[in-house]
Amino acid sequence: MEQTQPGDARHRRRTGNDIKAGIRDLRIQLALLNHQVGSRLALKDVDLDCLDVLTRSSGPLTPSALARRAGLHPATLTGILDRLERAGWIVRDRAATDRRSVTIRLLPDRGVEVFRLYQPMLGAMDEVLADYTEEELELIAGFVQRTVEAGRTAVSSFDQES
Amino acid sequence: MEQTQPGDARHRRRTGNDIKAGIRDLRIQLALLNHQVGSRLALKDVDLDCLDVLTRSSGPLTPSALARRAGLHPATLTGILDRLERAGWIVRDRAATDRRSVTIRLLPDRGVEVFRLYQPMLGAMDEVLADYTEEELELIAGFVQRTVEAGRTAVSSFDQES
DNA sequence: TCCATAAATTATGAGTCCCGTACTATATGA
DNA sequence: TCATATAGTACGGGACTCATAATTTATGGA
Repeated sequence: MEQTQPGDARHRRRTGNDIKAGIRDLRIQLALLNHQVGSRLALKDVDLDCLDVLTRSSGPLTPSALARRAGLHPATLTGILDRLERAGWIVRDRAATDRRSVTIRLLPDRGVEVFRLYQPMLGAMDEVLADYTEEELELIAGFVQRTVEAGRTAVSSFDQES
Repeated sequence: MEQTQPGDARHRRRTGNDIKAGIRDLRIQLALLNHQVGSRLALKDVDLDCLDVLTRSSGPLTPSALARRAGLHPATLTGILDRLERAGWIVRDRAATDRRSVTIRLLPDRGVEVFRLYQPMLGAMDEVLADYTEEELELIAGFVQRTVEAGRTAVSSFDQES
């Protein structure tokens, strides 16, 4: 790695590039981690992705909404939901108002199982976080949140273009 | 969101949870982004993953090493490498010393094309990063790096267990 | 009310992909 | 030299994703 000094504009740019490269590495590691967790649960990567989107989303979702948020074809979700329903991860509720519509409901039973598998990562993260002050944690939280937003707008720039 | 005050231990824990949740969201957004970029390049998600691992890794890799780093079966990589080679992303070099071994070499030609597709994300990130001081950037870079390491150890804890 | 149109989801079929196994070629060590 | 181990790949089975079409239900106008 080339030498740069603090206060130099190049040093600033280099640090920014380190952050970007780190985020790429992070994505790869998280994908690997999910792959491992998924294989213990007999879940495909996409299946776990869908579960992740479901848990991270505020309200319940319909298949179409989930397909959009997971970047999948609506018809593909039928197969995924079939698998997840058969394995007891979700149920499909027919909406009372619009009986064409289906809302996907997460079953809570398996939550502990998943949590246990993610524990090595969560524990390691707790150790990392313990080394920062509360102000520093808030700085990091803000950065992560804004990076997520950056990703969201970057993705939506693709959506509207096509 | 529940109210907590700075200085409270609960507030600290809450901020930590925000960070973890944010990282989950970030992974999802980056997966979506890669999916979009990949579809413009006629690349499967796994294919782009492999290219990503290849560019992010320091030296050239063999198929077995890449399979391990990407969480795939060695035989699966044969098909992936066939596709990537046919489309002009990589070439397979026979090693002179051990003629069983193959090293994968990235062809540089397509780099610009990829960079252009990631530009919306990279540009948005530059805007985010511009709002931080150099010290703050280094703090963030350190956090990202340590989180990557946390992920790496979490993944390897699975590897040795089986 | 009745009908045409739209919307949400799913059935179907075609094409592709991933993985386990077995095979070839090469290297290593006794 | 020969047995064993290793790296990569061919092959076949099973599963998956996607595009299209079908089904069911909602909606709005005549």
